Amino acid sequence: MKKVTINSVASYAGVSKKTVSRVLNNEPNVSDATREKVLKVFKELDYTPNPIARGLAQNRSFIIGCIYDNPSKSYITRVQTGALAACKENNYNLLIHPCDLRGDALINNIEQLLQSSRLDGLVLTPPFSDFQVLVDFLKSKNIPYARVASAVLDDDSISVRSNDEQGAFEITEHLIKLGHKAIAFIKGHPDHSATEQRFKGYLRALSTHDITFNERLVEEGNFSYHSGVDSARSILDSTPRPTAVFASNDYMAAAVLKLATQRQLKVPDDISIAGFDNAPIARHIWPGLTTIAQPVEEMTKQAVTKLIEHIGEPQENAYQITLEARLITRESTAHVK
Amino acid sequence: MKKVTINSVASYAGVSKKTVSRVLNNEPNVSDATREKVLKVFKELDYTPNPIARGLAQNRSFIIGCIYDNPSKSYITRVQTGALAACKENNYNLLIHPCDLRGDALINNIEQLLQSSRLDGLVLTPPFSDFQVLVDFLKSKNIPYARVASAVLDDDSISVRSNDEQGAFEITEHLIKLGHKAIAFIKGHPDHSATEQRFKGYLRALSTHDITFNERLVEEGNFSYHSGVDSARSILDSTPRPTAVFASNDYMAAAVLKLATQRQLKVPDDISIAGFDNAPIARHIWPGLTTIAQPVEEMTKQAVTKLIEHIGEPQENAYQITLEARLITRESTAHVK
DNA sequence: TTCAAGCCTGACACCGGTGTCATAATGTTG
DNA sequence: CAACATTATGACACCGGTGTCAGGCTTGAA
Repeated sequence: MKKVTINSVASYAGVSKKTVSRVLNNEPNVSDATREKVLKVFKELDYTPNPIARGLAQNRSFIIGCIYDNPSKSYITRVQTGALAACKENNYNLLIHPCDLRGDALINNIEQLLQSSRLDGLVLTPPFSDFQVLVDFLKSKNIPYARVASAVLDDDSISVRSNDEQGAFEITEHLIKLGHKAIAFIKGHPDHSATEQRFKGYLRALSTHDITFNERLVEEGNFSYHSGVDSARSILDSTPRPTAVFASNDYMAAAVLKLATQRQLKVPDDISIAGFDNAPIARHIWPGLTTIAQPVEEMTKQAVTKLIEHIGEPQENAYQITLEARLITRESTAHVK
Repeated sequence: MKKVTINSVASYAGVSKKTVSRVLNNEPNVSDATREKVLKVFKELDYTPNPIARGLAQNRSFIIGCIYDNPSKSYITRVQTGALAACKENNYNLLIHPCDLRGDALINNIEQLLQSSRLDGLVLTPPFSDFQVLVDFLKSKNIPYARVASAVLDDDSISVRSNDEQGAFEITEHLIKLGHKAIAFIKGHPDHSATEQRFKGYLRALSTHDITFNERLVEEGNFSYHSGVDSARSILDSTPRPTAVFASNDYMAAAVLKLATQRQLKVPDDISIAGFDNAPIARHIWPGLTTIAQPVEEMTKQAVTKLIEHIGEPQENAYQITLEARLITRESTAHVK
């Protein structure tokens, strides 16, 4: 079977390859008759344009890169799902590139990536979404990018987020309304902007309900399950023991739950536990975790869609949007005894 | 800053672009002096070849596609990690392409993917690894591919697996040695070859230890957490209740654990539970799951490495290898009371 | 000294598309 | 109907590399 190129189509249809190219790209200035004719030949010869050749001519690759450095595998999976959906709709492909936020090599690494693959754009996921050094680098190189779940919105780029602060406020308020006053808090990874946002929401809920903030109830975590274990130990050992724990993500909350159960504590009777993210684990364990569901897939999908749009024809205007997070109550939280 | 192309290098070094190309590809028949000179200019000008142009000339994309249709996100993540490692070492990129095993559109979908991206090769992960229709299609199209965790080895292609049958045998034997005789088994997804392999290992362990196989102890699952819940219900409801459950993967095992805990059963005192895969959840829950650890990353890495090697210079010989799986005992299994 | 064989090297076409520009055909206006 | 604007089309260079092949320059053996 002979390869079908634009040349075969052109000669078969009796037009020039440029005209074929015009039809291919829906350019104006092609007569209806010609267009029809060429389209028919497309079908007959079962022609598909070669994206590599196209890429060479236009200096584009039709590939979006997704870079991440995230301890949460399930978060990454959700990000990928959303990005893939957007790519699929636009005939783009997704290249995944995990890398290390720390280390001087980062910028070199990214530069290398860009050169070796000629990516058309980059999706930045946490913690890169708010990593200014990288953002500045991309700006200077004029590489289109979009940010997912970034904290700041005062920027001239594409950014889709959900309201972490508000979510944290709501879940803390939920605990307060159940009568809890001593609510421990486990922070996330300091490099992630969500960490601060969620903490802010926690603080706002406390102050809204006139509960004095107690610094000793706050633990430093880093979003990993492992860090949750350490924080949990410290919380469960303290006296008086808090009646509730709000961990900045579900993995750390799961760690608290595991340790509590190990110590024969009844959840939620002896202690209420709340998480954040609605990761799969939140419903895979018993009791299920009360948590905040974020539309991660949707955020990423919108970000990538806008990014591709922007690559096609650069927009002047920024696109900044915040999606809703929502409280999901499960069995891990109950009225204080 | 001007773009550095092969032409700039050539004129700067005072040689033809073909010679530059020779140096680039480590071709013979370049004098040492010339080679040195060109290499020096590479550094000076900070030149990196354009993979798209290269791809066009050689009809290659330097991209490997990874296709999957797998309910287990963590499995996919591990596959990706392994594939990425191999790609990185060989300056390839990884394109991820989830798709639906069922549905007539599959072959079309893959064909579309191949045409639209000119992938150099495909990694098939379960359940595609043993999906003969697809394999035949790739063969007929002469697309290089490698299979991960395929059950069959009597093939002339690249295939890296671990021994599911043996792993299942070992974990079942572990339960038997703890005194269990009534060991329920939850099967995986019928499309996955691992499902049959694990079942076989279970059967072999029973017969090795002279335990009569009881069909009523076998439940049909599909590797998803949800299916595990259904199977768990049926197992926990049966009388006499089995003293142990071996689920074909950790998600289903976690479901059994959740349901058992919900029903006030003590694990492992009242019932032992074993899983398979050593997914993160196995150590995130309490009690931790006894399970079989498979070197998923390593399998995929080897498969992709061989695949890329094969793309570079097609090998006559097949590459078929089986890696070791290993038993990990945690708290979810104990001696029968 | 002569000639064949082997090593370097570059000219040039080519991969399969797109951009630019010239030109022919058609339409519009006064 | 002349003069001009607009639409439709193709010739050709170009994107940045690689493959083919011919020719110059060394070697070494006859």
